[in-house]
Amino acid sequence: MLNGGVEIKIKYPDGREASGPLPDIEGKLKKASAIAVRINGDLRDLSEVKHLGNEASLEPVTFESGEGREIYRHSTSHVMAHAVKDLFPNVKLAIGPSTEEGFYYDFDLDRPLTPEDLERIEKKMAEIIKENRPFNRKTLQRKEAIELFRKAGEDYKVELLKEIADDSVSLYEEGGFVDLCRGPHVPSTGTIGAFKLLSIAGAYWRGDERNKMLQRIYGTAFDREKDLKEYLSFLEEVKKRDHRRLGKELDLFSMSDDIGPGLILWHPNGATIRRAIEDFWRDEHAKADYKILFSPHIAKLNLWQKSGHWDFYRENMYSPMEIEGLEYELKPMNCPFHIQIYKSNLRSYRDLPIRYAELGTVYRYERSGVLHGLLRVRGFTQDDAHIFCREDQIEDEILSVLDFTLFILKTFGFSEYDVYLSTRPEKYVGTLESWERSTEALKRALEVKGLSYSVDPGEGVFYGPKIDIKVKDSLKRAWQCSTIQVDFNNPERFDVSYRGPDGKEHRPIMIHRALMGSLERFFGILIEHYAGLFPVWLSPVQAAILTIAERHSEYASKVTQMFKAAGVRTEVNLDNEKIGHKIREATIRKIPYLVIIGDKEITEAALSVRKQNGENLGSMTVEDLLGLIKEDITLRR
RNA sequence: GCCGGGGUAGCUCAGUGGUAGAGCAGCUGAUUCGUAAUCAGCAGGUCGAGGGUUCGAUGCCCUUCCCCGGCUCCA
Repeated sequence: MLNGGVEIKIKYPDGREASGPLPDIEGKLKKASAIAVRINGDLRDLSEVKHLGNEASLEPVTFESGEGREIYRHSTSHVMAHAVKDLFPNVKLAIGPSTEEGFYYDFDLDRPLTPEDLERIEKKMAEIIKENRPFNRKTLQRKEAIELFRKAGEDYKVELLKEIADDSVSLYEEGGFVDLCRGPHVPSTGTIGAFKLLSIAGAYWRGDERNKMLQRIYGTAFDREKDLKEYLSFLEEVKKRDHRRLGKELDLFSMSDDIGPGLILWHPNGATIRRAIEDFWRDEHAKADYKILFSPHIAKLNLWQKSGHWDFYRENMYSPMEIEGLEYELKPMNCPFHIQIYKSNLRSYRDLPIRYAELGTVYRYERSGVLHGLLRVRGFTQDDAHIFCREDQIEDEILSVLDFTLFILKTFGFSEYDVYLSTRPEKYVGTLESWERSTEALKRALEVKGLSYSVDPGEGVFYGPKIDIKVKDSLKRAWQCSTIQVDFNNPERFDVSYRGPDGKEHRPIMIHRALMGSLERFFGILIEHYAGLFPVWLSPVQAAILTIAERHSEYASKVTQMFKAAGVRTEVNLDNEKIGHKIREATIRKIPYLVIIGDKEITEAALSVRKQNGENLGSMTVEDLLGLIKEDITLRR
């Protein structure tokens, strides 16, 4: 068939359209810097356009689009595998997909990779890219493919092929390197502009810990050097904000080998911030009609058997301890305690909803390899609450919890979220019907609030479905904090009831919720979110008073006392040091307000004020500055 | 838990089969100074812990604890 006569329509991402014969269209695709193309809606290699025999509509796919980036990076992972295969002929290839930020490829190698290997691989990749070999697609029978890879000793590919349902499969070849792949790919290796290999890590074949541990190389690729540089400096920024590093620098918290992994020591600075958060939390909960509780850290094993934790949550619980012949457990959750408090009295339908809240410290066993600073620990304090309500109150309660959550999060500068609805997991308690009902209740509430969400199938807790809210921090990274869980099961297990208007006993519903999640994790997130530069209301030290010379000490001490009396967390630096030194020190400690006192201030009965960021507020009175700081505190900024 | 890397002064890090060094911080003294580091001196380490090899180990080997990057799992 003569391609020249076929009319082809092209549609640009911005909505513009054009049409024409094939050669024209190929030119247009090139001009649009397409790396692949959608033909009648399907993602294809650019080279497929040549073979179009019929009318078709095309859409250029560029690096700018999500799928374009995926193709681009996936192709880069092929080039990396090619390079590794060249350098390590004995390598067995596993899989090499693109990820949100880049790509990886898993290899089975007979020796561990080193950072020097990464450099060699990068060099090799650069050569392959320079050669600009075309990516060629081949299809063949699955059986043939299995034979081909078997001969090549590519056991992992054979395993993958055996599980593919289709009879025919596609392979991609570039510069003699062949890989099983669905495609599409960029037209040729030379398309790849800027790439970088980032790290080496272990990864189980198919993510299953019973399988062999492979070596994974992570990398990323961009079509412009500038964007790669930008991404790398983003990684630098992430490193700078690392809460473990800032935690040490700002003396916020630590962990001790002598105490044990995953157990946090809150230093005075960290504890001050925590207290500010807790005070805020308590005040707001009181306003929102929550009753605040305290409960013990251990309880009889029996309780946990009754609650189902022992059956469904044991792998996260510590071994029981024996006390006078009875076994006790460190608590992994607070709910059974709150239930006991509810049950300590007869409840009427008029009492509901009853909202119990507790900053409850729980202990969960986490495998040693997963611990991570404050973000993953073994002992942590949840900002937990349990709402006991009638079934007809569920939706309203969930709605008000959602509002409350968003309000709390917003106070910390989180205003973007990803919302997930997690449904019934494999291990669960309760009836299918109650799962159905509670899932529906959560869904309805999300819809009423107009929050867009995605469903996380099977990710619910064993006793009920949940809504999880992930906040986006100032670097747009998503962190799991809030969780709202409906529970029809625990009230059943503990025979929780209330007296209805009919004089009979009814079963309330429980809603478990945590807004910040855990104080430890939330604190870790906040440190990174603020890059250690806490807003004034949270800052461990809100004002530093710095003197020019020793003769200013007396006045400075007096001012300090006034600040402290006004409730401002203040430190005074009377050291025999130059003012530049004191400013530098206070700035590094990220103290928001720096107050300078010298001869001039004393004669004028004033203060010179400088902010952490170097901004000079000039001269003002003690009252003026206290006013400013107190306004920051009240407005939580 | 698994794979890989690592643990040296309070912190950041250098170093070697012959029992350790820098910068910052600390202390002392001099200096009394105006918006991100004044100068000098001093002190500071069972080189993560235990065992082994060796005439001799911080270094080599084994075990163990902890940390880091991931996998898996999760607040």
